Amino acid sequence: MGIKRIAKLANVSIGTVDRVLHKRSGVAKETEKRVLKIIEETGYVKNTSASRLKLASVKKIRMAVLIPRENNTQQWNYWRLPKEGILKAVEELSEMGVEVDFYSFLNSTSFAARGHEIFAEDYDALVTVPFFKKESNELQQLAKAKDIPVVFLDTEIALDGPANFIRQNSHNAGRVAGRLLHGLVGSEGDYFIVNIINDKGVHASGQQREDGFRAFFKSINQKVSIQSIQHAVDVAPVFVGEMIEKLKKDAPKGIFVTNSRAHLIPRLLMSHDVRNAFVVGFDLNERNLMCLQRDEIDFLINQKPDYQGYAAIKGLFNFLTKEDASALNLQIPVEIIVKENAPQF
Amino acid sequence: MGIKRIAKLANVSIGTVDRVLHKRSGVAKETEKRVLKIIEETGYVKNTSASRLKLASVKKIRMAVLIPRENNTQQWNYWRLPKEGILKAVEELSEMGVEVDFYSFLNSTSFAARGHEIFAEDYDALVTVPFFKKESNELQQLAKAKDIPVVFLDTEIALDGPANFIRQNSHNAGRVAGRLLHGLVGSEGDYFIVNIINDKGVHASGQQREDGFRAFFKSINQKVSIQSIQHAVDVAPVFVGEMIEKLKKDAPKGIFVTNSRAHLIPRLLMSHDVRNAFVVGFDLNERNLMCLQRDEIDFLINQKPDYQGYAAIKGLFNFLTKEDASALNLQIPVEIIVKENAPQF
DNA sequence: AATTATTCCGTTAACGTTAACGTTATCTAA
DNA sequence: TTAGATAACGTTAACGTTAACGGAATAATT
Repeated sequence: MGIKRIAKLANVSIGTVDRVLHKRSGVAKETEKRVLKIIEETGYVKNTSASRLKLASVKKIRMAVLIPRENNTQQWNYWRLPKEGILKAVEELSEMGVEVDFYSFLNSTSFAARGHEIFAEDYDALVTVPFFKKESNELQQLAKAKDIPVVFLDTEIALDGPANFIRQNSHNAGRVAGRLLHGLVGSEGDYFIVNIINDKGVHASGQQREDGFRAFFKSINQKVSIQSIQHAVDVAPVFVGEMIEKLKKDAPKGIFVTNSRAHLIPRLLMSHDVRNAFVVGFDLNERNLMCLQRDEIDFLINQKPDYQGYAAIKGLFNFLTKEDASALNLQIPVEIIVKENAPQF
Repeated sequence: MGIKRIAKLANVSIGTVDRVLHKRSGVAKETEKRVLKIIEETGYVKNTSASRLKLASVKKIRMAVLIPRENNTQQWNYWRLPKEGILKAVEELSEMGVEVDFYSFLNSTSFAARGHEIFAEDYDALVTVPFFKKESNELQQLAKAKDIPVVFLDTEIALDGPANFIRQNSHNAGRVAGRLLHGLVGSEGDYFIVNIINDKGVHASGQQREDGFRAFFKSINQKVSIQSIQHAVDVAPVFVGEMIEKLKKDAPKGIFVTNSRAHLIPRLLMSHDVRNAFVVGFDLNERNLMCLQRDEIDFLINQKPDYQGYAAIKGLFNFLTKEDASALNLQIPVEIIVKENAPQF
């Protein structure tokens, strides 16, 4: 038994124990000490199910989720994945009285606007994405002032103060990519980094992945040729100038695409009649997986976006109900996918 | 609201609804139909927390776990990992009144003996390992007769009837290993499969991993030289005869260790002054991870034994409380580990 | 001195589910 | 006919936690 046993041992009623546990007023200092001592000694832990059973109907836990709008123009919606993870977590926690509302943004302006709307309502927690540094810092400040926990997903970016992040270490992911490509290409080949620039907000992860990639080669003391290509989104990357020359050489080539569009590369390689090239990219979208099946992409790196969403909700729930903040900051492992361990769809 | 609303809509008391939900006697066929119809229409789902809140003190859920004894002689205990996962799940479910007892075995005889002891008690579920085909089949039969769900972890083996497995597909893991080694070695090298034979019970997974490895090279239409080495446990493997010759050749070499002892290989290679050899093995034990850090092992494949244990307990709980069997059969993904994404310890 | 606040604490009704226990009404056997 | 059996259903206390409510004792104010 829980609170009842504590009450008996402390010679008080369960009401008083409850007051102590919730730090509410109306308890004499002496009594509080006595109760706290017994709570300590017995190692009492609150039964969250019982607590939520009562509160599920009276005091719901409301969370807001602010993520980019799903664009229907493209067949692959990255942001549907964290959403699915979130919905799975909410389903599991629905009998505990947990609800979420989804908000979406298109740019930094609407991000800030939705953020303020969210804080106008009284949510208990917020899950979002640190796409825009300035606006994310503002949001974090607002949340801190209102004592509302925020979890930032997906994007690797440094904010001013302390904050909760559930995401992959992009630098590390880049190093893994370096390891994988180097294994295939060796020290005698040419390396290319294809960095597709996003118009809406800097995708800082791209730069970090590139840094990590280069750091890997430093770590093994290999001086290889690594060339970066910046390219605008929504246009297939092109190889220009001396790159074409290098691509036409016999030496093996390694191409590291720092975002989810590695699937654009194989066609390009074929049009330049490049063979002996290896490709590593990010994210398990259909096109990438197709290329993997056709041996046109060699490795994909997954950042488990669905799990990120799932973990954020679960972590926030544990924080709000058990003041256990241990799951609010997670490093998502760098998952390596090849044809043989790829999920079938 | 749940049962109460159903009762009101069906013009019966909550007691009757409860009887219908639990298929207990004492309900007229007419009434039962009416209640079932409303349950269907409203999409009622039972509040498991509330249910377990009541039952946690009256009707505990008791699970038995039967896994190999941890051998203290070796510094690395594989079986501690599923155990840790199990304990984590039990902690999460303790407020739901879930308890587990651990049993351990040394050989097929003690496996069968412990199994019978377990079925003499009245456990609600069993988690074990299908090490021994005959005895595992007997256990499964016993469980079926008593209507007690069993989950088999870890080992890839086929049982006679249908059964629940949470484990990695070893054949697939072998194919992944083939892909990884081939990427490093290429078609011009020699491949070796080191298969360490366990005295206590056939470790069927080893053979399947080997088959998968060979199947990979078939799938890419590459005829490469692959040589198998069988070796007894607790003795460092030795290379004999023509292998030594091949090892001394300049061609790159790929070594696939089908179990967790890949860490034995590097020393051996050094003693034969073999360079240009790549090693892939299984499991994240300290020695393997050390070799990974030293670039003596190139890839490790993880089968997440801790997660297997965790998932088994959670899956059984969901089956027993929500008759949701969806998590009793899981394919553990083939996790690829390199130096850069290895867990630090 | 009488009234009003304030402090401190106990009591209690819920939350949704379960199962034992009661209570009818109908039916069977003496 | 009546006692006893049975079928069908309602009532209720409990699980652990929460928070509103109320009450007694003391302190502060008129």
